[in-house]
Amino acid sequence: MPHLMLKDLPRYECLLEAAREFPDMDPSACEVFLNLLRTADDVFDVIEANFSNHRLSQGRFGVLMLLWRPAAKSGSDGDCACNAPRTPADLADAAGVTRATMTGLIDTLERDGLVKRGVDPADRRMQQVSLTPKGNEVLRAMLPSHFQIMSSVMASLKENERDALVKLLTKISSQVSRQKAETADSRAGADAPTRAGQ
Amino acid sequence: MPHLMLKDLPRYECLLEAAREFPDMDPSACEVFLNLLRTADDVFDVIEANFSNHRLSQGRFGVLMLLWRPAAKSGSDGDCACNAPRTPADLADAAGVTRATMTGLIDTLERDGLVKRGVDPADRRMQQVSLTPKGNEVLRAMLPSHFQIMSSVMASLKENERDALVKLLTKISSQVSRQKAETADSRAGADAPTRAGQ
DNA sequence: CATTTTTAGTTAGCCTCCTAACTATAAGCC
DNA sequence: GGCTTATAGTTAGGAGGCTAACTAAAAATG
Repeated sequence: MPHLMLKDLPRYECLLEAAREFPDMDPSACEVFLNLLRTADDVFDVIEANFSNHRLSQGRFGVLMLLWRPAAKSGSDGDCACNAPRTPADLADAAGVTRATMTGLIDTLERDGLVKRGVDPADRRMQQVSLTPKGNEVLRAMLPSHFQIMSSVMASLKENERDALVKLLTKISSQVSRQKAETADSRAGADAPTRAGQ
Repeated sequence: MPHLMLKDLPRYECLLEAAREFPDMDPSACEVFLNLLRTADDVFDVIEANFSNHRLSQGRFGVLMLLWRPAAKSGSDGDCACNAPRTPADLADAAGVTRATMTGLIDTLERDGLVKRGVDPADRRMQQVSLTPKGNEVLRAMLPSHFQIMSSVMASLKENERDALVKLLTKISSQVSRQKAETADSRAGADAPTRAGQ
């Protein structure tokens, strides 16, 4: 499940050596890349250990969170994204997985009694998924430690360091989106390529 | 396979609202956490798309890289970590997966002709895994684009930004290790707890 | 109103990860 | 030398990803 299947990162000299053989390789880019995946894996492991203590997983937790509304709440949060999705299709979309995957997740969550499926009287193709009291309980039991772990993992960064980190990460993510868009464009235009290259 | 099962990150106001309900929650820590996993997932997706183009996956690529030695090489690299592991156990250890998982990976790589198993005459329990010429070819064919993608993803960061990012990421990883060590310690001492709490 | 298209969800089959139980070989120890 | 223990690898079974093919219901279209 980790992103980086490598226990120890290669030392920088090793990257430099590889760069001699592959002129395209940029050692410092590679270093950032490896460190990014390594740190994300490290953090994820800690979080997942906590999930596991509560018989949850990343996917199961995600579904519960999407279904969860913080306490009984009047309409005062029309602004917040807490308007829980209800149908499997909505959940799959919000979670960024396929519907087939969501079917499987809901199956096991329902089997474990954390979630239930209901029918939509207006459209019989649809289902209304909702948290059971037990699901709510599990979430309330694990969230404090979840938050506590996030805090303590980030405890060594001061406020300005956190801001800087988020900015740098955002830069990378934007670059990735830009790149994806370009690739999609160039593929769309593959049948009628530009003549710029000539 | 992503670490963050959430298409869109919650807005900061939403985190603040959650913080009102959970006093343990630190909104800025949570924000960093979410951005870290999101960016790692973004970058990973791009890399994996390239793997997939070459009929590889993260795990398969990892094994090939561990078996790979850059070109014919005399003994001049005793320093570099390129002294390839050879047995399935070594590979599993270096990759950070279980031996059972490595068995499966080698199975499919062998089936596809990228890798071969050989016997160790000295110890008949052991196997010597090695790259086939085809495996070598696949690697050489995909590495240039792999490096090119890493470069272009990181292209928007200047050298000093890369340094800063690596430093911040390293801080987080160190904090995670420290925390893990503490947890392990406290668990080891669970039968003889300190009386400090009294 | 009947046919076609779209949409919601499930199923089947594959991959990669895991743990736990197993087989075969080697090593240690009376 | 003959037990016990340790080590290398595999197997079996589970989980959660995916795609592609399917069923059922609703909507669109003529």
